[in-house]
Amino acid sequence: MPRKTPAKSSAPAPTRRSPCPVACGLDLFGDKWTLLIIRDLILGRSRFKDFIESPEGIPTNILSDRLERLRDGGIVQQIPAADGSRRLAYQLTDKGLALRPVLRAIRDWGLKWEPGTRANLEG
Amino acid sequence: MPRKTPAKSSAPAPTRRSPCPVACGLDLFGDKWTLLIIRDLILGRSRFKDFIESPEGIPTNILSDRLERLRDGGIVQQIPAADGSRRLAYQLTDKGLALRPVLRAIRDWGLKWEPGTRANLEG
DNA sequence: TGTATTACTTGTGTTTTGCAAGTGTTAATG
DNA sequence: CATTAACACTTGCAAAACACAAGTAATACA
Repeated sequence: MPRKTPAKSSAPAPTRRSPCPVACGLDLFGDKWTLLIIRDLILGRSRFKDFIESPEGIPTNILSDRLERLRDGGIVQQIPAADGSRRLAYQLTDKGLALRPVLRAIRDWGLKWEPGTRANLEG
Repeated sequence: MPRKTPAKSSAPAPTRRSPCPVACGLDLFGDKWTLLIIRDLILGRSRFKDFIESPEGIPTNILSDRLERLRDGGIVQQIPAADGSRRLAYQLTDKGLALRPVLRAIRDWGLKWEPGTRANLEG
């Protein structure tokens, strides 16, 4: 059942570790998977299946959990799919799109310092 | 006992999830704590105690583990302390210093999108 | 020499993860 | 319109990672 998107009325910062913007960001996307989902969204992927098919092989329960957290954090939203279908699609909000420089910085670092990596992310 | 720094002869990329530079970076620093240690190093902190005293309160065993992983990953190295003492200090390598743009991007994002955060990181 | 500090390690219980399997819902096909 | 396939999840369970407290060994200082 596709969740009804209850939008979690208001649970802003239950336990923020510190007022540091870095710590605060990591509370939202500081793990092995979340930024890969955001990478995929930036690359134009938008559906559950798309994220599953990425080469890193995220488990479905982790993906569900992360999408929920990203939705609660205001980084993604669900919208009607681009094609005529009635299914929903995930999309970055402005807050999520603003993470592009973060992804770009990580990508550039990886390309320079981790031999054997190659980018799919443009720009 | 301060570890002898065995330097782990050669364990380059045991299990890389994909050739994506982002995924590869996250294998090294994709968690709640690692980038905070790097933040502290950029801020000029260099000793075990310094990291412990950061407001987020990293547990000591996690700190030990992360420092070891960062050393194995070539992001930090141990050098004689600046003061006369015989104790060691942690320092970023060139590879570690190259993560500055990543930290800067996360900081800027947090400052803009997470209300109530304030930066210690300059530049 | 004694005490405090530093830099850890170890132990224990809790939480998170990874994997497989199952479930309801929508889309495609005959 | 009935079946089937694909999709978007949820559930269960073992294994790993985490958080917290306590303990230990080596400096540093008095």
